[in-house]
Amino acid sequence: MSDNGIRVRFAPSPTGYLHIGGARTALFNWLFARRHGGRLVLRIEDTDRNRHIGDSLEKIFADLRWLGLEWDEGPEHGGEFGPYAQSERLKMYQQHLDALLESGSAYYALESPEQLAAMREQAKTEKGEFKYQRPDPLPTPEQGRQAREAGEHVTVRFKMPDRDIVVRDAVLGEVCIPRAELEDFVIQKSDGWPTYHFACVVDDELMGITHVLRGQEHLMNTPKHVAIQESLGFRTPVYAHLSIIFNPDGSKMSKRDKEKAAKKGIAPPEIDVHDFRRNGYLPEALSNFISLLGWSPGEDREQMTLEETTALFSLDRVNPSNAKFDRDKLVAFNTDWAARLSPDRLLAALKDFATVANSPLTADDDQTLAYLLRICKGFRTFRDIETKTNFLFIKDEAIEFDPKAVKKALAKNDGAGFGMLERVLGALQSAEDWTATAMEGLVTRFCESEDVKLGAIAQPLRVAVTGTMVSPPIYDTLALLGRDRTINRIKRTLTMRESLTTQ
RNA sequence: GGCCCCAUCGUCUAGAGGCCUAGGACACCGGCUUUUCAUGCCGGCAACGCGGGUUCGAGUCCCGCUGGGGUCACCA
Repeated sequence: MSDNGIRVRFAPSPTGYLHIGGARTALFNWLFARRHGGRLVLRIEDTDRNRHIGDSLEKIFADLRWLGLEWDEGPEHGGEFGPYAQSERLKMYQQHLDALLESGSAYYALESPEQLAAMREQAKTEKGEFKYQRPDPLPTPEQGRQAREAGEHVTVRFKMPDRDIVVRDAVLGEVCIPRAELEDFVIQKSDGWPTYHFACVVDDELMGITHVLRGQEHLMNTPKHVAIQESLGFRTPVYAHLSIIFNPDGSKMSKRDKEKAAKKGIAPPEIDVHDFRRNGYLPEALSNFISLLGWSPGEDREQMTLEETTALFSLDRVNPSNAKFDRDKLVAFNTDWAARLSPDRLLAALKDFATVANSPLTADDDQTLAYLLRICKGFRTFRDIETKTNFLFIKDEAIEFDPKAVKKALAKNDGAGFGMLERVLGALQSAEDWTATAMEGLVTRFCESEDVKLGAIAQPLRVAVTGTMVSPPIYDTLALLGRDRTINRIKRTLTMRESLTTQ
């Protein structure tokens, strides 16, 4: 794989965490670059200072890396096409803007935001559609500069050529946008900063970007970009507009869903990559899953490492229709990955989870974590492990009993379960060893002497020490808890028999 | 609403005119395994939106309709 001149970019705005849709775009760019021996540039689109959120960049970088998507050029990597934040490239934009102004391809526009809003409002009440009409005569450059000096709202608009624009797209084919739909748009805001359209086009050219893979929501921006490229004499990169990812109900996966859920007091849906990370998903599973949204290698292949995906990736297998994000399927992927990954890799991932999720699981206790991983085999996400082993991290007195569990395992049949506990207590107190193996021996012997099945004692024990019917295998559960806490909890359960039975 | 994009099981998709009585995966349903939960294993249900063409032959090509989506900012 040699450098063949292919250059792609991922260009996030520092407005918060990395959105799952953005991650898919980043992934496709990364895959494309890797597949063809090209380079992935990370560029920061920060031309809107109002929307800038403090530590977004650190978060975005971290989550990209968590997914395994390292970039070749950009922040923290450097490169010969920098700087890689648009806020540091103002001079370059100005230079090209001047060229446009000079050649007459752009002009100063004097309408204030209020005036424009009023015009739109009026258009709405009348015919409907508002299209910016090029002033005639055009304000002269001199007028523009003077008005700007006087502190008025002055923008620079690009003169849209008087013809239809054809966009050639690698996944959509040729898309023709009629002239009537196009208008002279702002390329420089009144604060002197470039708009997205202008900065993006200048940067793509200056950074040698050959292929632009981005969301389909950008499709209607593309004629603008193509027009600027033509009038500046830039090459037009190959565009590939990716389909959009929705919630299963067809709504957008927006950060607002999280706020809404929070208000309702229900679990917030995962929207940002960080949400998935914090909820115990593996990056291997997430990247695998989103790679299959809008792309497929064919031949019924699904479970793939990033390396395997890279080898198979191609733009002509990218599929133009929108996709819905099915969390159930993601969970299934995660389950499979969890079962396949090496213990070492799993341990590292679990530690990341423990840290990021603020979990009771102690991120620095490798030995315990590795043990938990072993006894929780079959888990779907790390959250499952957390839930299942939560009994370990709370005080004996804090154990809360699930009424259903109590009824089923303890109270049923005149408190048969309580009886079991009373009888097994002595054996436990006098146990010589307190390992899982020892527990197994002890419980097996107890079953034989009582002539009961394992479940008859395992379930009461489980409920007594965890309060629930869900825990790791009972021997490991007891071993992990230790003698004192186990006995303590059984005694406490026995003491509470009355209140538990009547509740 | 104008313009643009899209259209195979509930969902993600395979299918590039005959290999399709449409395949896989998830979900769902049923069964088995199991000390709980989960995992695992086996089986089942389930789709070419509609109407016209083209063709000996259409899920595959064309047109229309319908439906879904995107976009119409001094946001990106």
